[in-house]
Amino acid sequence: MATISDVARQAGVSTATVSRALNGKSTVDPALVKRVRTAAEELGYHPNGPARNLRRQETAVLALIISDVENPFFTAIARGVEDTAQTAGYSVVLCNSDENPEKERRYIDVALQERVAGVVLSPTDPSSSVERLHQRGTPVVAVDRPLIACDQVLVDSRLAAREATEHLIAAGYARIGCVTGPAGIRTADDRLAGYRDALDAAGRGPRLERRGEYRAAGGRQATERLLGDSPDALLVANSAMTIGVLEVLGEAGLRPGRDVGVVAFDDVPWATLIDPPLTVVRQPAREIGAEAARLLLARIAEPNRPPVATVLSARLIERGSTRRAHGSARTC
Amino acid sequence: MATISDVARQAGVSTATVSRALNGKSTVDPALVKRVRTAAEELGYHPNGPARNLRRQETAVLALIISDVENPFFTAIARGVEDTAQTAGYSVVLCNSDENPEKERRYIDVALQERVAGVVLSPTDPSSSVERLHQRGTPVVAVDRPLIACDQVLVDSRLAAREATEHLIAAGYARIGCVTGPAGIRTADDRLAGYRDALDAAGRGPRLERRGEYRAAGGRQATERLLGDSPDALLVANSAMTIGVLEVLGEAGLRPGRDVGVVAFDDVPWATLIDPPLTVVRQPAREIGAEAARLLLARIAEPNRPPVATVLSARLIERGSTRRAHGSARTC
DNA sequence: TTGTAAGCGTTATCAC
DNA sequence: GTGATAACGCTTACAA
Repeated sequence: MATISDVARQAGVSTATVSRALNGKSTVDPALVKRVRTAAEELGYHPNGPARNLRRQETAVLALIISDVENPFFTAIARGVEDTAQTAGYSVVLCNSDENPEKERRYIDVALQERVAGVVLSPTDPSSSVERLHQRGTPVVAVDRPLIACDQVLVDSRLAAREATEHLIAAGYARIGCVTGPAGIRTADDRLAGYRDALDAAGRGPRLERRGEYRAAGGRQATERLLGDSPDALLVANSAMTIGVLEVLGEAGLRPGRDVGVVAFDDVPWATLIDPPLTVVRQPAREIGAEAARLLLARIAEPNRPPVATVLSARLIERGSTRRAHGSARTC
Repeated sequence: MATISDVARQAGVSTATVSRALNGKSTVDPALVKRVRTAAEELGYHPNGPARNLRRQETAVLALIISDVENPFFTAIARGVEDTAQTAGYSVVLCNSDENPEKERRYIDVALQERVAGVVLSPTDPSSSVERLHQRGTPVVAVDRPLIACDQVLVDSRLAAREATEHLIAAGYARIGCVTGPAGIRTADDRLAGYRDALDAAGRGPRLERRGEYRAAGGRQATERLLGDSPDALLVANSAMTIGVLEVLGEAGLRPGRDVGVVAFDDVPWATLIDPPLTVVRQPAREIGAEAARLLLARIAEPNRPPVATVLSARLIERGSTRRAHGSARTC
């Protein structure tokens, strides 16, 4: 594989000139630049990244460590990060921590070893393995969940959950349940808190709460256990869980909207395909990613700026699954 | 940031010994190993990846370049690749080419520059930018779509499409349409070919075919144009398209299964949530990824083995959307 | 078993 | 404006 010296020889110049020419440095004779360019082309020269990174002590690579690649919310964040990073000349590599602190740690170590320029992270827990990143001075920004002493991009989940619950109350539901994620995952706790906020503010009860994993199976189990309390509406904190929730409801012969109101976090593409269409809380996922990338690039440029926390807001999208009276138009 | 020399000094040994100790090399005095370990610990030492890679002329990183991170089929492949790579001590970084040859090229260049150990790729076109990888001798395996002179893991899409179409014929549908992806994307062409195979074998017609992008919008447009031909069943080649297809059907007051039979590629999590549940062709996505990783690791170990093509098969899962007579039980 | 030193391919500093 | 040359931090012959 061709090295810079091969190119230099072929072009009849020194390696220093090749380097300068290829990196568009200030002052190189245009004629030489051309010669170097064609030589590089002919030899199929690709600069050796590790060597360059070693010398420069920096990389144009960002790491994005997310907790679930199979969750559309996180892949949308990925798109946002990527688009913004791309235009600034950075590549982004995606790592899947799978909601597993051990895997998260592994990937943080990889990021550390490879000396990436920065890390975007959706931390599995708030005191996650980031100290190692801090210690080394690698810029980090947290998304979706808070992280001590970091730039962060969050969504006001608690408020959104409160509004969603208030919407259910206003729609006339009386026994509203909440299906949320594991204790300790901040979004799960916040959404539960928002649910309680709404109930308390309205002087309503009872509190019907169940937790489960942020997966379809978690939603299933939580709902099965919740059904004994005969809820007439459900707030579901995560779209993967929603799948399990709707399955259980269907199996029990309960129809969303008619028998049980349902509002779920995250606006999945299939929300309008089910009957009745699903009322959801839409989070600006792509924008979260874009903002995280912006913050990260800003911190790379200026490592000592004070940490900033951006809080975006979610929006309730009302559809048929929370219209109590009528159910679907298509039903007879 | 601590270097190997810092650790050496702290432990009172040479850098060579540190290197050997930390890499678990054959013969180092256990006492020294311990001293080195604690020294490294105290200093928060992380070996410098670029330096190591430069010296070793290799990396324990695999690149996975997929055409759409937001497509569950590809993220499932990613999981498969990751799981297998992980256990072999490799990290995998995910890159999103977004079905865009230009982005694909960029990421291949990044992979080349960073000297990754190997690449798993779902190529946007069969003569994609892989020559550069071949030229440099970087192992590549193609997934989902063929690539000249490479290891590959494919699914017999054509056969699967044929079987799906035969299923529609057997169910009594007479005007079967096919909604597929852009010409040139192999899976799109294969699935269309399989559809034709079935029609021809049964001496049936007419051929009702429309292409669109592998996205919801592509499915929408194709279906809108197809509706003029009054199909009574549809084979849809991609799950993202399926969303658009079902939306259009719904807007036109046509109900899957009752008015129009629908069978779609890829078993999405929400397939059983719609009414009636969606008949699908399930591809073994995770297994595709796992096999691709195995092939890649094998080739890294033995660069000159002859290329192998693994062809996995897909499975038709019959659900309500292709039961002509009754439609959904829940409908009156 | 351990240390010394060369070299991986770049880029940056310094002369020219 | 261009060319030597010294790092960057690590691994690995080769010596001891």
